[in-house]
Amino acid sequence: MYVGYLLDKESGMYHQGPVRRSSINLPPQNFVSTPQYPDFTGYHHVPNMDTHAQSAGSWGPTYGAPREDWGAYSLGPPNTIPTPMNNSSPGQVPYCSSEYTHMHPPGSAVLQPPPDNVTVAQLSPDRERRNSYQWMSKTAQSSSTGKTRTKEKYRVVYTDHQRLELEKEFHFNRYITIRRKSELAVNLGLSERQVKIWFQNRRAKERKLIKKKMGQSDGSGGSVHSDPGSVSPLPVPGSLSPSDIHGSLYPPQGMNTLPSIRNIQQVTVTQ
DNA sequence: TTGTGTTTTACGACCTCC
DNA sequence: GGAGGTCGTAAAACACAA
Repeated sequence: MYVGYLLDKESGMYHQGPVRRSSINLPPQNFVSTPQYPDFTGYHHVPNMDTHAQSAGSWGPTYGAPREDWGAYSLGPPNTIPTPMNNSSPGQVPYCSSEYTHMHPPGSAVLQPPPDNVTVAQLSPDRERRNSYQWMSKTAQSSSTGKTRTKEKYRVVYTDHQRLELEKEFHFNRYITIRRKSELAVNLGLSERQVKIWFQNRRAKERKLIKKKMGQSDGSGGSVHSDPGSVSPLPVPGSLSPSDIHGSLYPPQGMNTLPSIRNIQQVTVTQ
């Protein structure tokens, strides 16, 4: 899956360095373990979380294999945190970038957390990845304290749990709805502004990655579009079918398409 | 230990749309 | 005018080689 891809590819991102905080050690405001999204009518939680998406068929092949150390990020049962991945509300548009298919060949696996009794080391013995459990024993430091550039501290470091949940949401929807933003903010102990900015930064990051990838593919002479595993950075205006637009979730024609996204959000909210 | 490069938050400028 | 988009950038946090 994509989160897994991130956790893997961008190992640094989730390397559990000295200051990485475990959600287990989260300050109370950072983690809400109570039933989440109780009023999120568009979201029907499926027990096996992150089958993400109505079916493993759309999730697994699209996003590839699950992260082998997925369990390291779970809070006990891997499905404690419902996500909107299986949200099928009309306003929720699944992200179907093929980039991640490329990263994880289709059919490689269905998203499932590893068995609880399997350690990270066992699952990924060949990686230099640090023991994902080490950071769990670290004393939690205050994060998400709301410090901003204009305040005492320039920025905070989000907890792994926060980032994981955000990544999962991004994985499913690259443009978060107003409602989901609000819910995530509450559930993760972040402000809606933080969630919004996180998504903005995350999209920027992805564009950067895609751009980088395209730059690399240029040298090989291969077209990005010819590679089923790669993603088109920006669809050609007018060449998109509605399904293309919904599938890619890119604002196809620059900001001119934002209204449609907003409309989608409004539809979702008002339902 | 330190220098350096990368990644992650956060913001401002500017844009479009309602 | 407000909300949210991209783009560019600052600076903290982090990884890693020397």
